[in-house]
Amino acid sequence: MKAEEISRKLIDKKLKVTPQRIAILEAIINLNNHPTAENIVEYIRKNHPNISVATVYKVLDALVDSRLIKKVKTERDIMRYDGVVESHHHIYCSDSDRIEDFNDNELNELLEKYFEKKKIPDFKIEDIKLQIIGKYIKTK
Amino acid sequence: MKAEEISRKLIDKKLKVTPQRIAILEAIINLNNHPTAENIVEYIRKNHPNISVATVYKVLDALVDSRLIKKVKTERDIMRYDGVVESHHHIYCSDSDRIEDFNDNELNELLEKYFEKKKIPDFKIEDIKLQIIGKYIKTK
DNA sequence: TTTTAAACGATAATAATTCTCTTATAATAA
DNA sequence: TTATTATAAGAGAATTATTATCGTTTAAAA
Repeated sequence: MKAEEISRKLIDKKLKVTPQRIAILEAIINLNNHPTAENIVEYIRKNHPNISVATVYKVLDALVDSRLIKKVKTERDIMRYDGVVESHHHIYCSDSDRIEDFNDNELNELLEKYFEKKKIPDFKIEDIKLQIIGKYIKTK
Repeated sequence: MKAEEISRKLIDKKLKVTPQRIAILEAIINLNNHPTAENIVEYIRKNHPNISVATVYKVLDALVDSRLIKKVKTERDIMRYDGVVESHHHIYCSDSDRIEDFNDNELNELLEKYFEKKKIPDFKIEDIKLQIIGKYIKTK
């Protein structure tokens, strides 16, 4: 994704455009595998060696608040981030830290219909995410 | 749940039975709302004032390893634990830390059938969990 | 170009969790 | 029942991810 395109995202959210913010958002999008803050720092330092860890955390917070990125739920104590903000599901590998995206409109419609029919009492659903847990199998 | 019943669970998993382990497992089951380590310490200290925080963490780890409890995925940096090990779903309140269990066999069957038909390439599914995110609404 | 509110960077502080090491105890054998 | 031994518990230090502080810099509006 071009820097200009990323600037636009920031401007749309009324965030001040800085080289750090562009680099961080770009990193999350390019590293497209739910990076940690540390992964992001490491990636950015290649072109931007002086960026501070504190800045990365602050920018990540700002991006989450503006809904340009999302936090990913895990059962580890390291936060991970997701550049895909459209509702989608996650495949969790049960013997590594790999998390893959899973998109399936047929499934989304199925779920939507299901919960229209069978409401949860006193609860307004905002989003439904699947965590698909399992293992990648070697083929051949 | 009676202490005896809890002892049996530990023995079945070949874990040494100690008052601390019984108290911790009992706490998780009684506190049935996905407590944090801190919640557990607080609860246990009422009857067991000298228990060490380190012990609680060590026991929690052992219980997770033996699959007597599970970690709950959240997007906060505080770990939460779940005494219900049977596969089930979670309702996350989007404006508090509340996490409720959600059980629905019809839904499970629906999902099972769906993924039987539509396999994920090179992936063996072990479990599917829904995260239902939304808000509780006040009635009346 | 000037102004200024906001962001950055460095480092200290915090908080959850893990580690280390000594003492205590549950389970097993005698 | 008592002795033995491996394992667990307790206390506090250490670690690690994240957050806060504060002086300096900078983006963007005037």
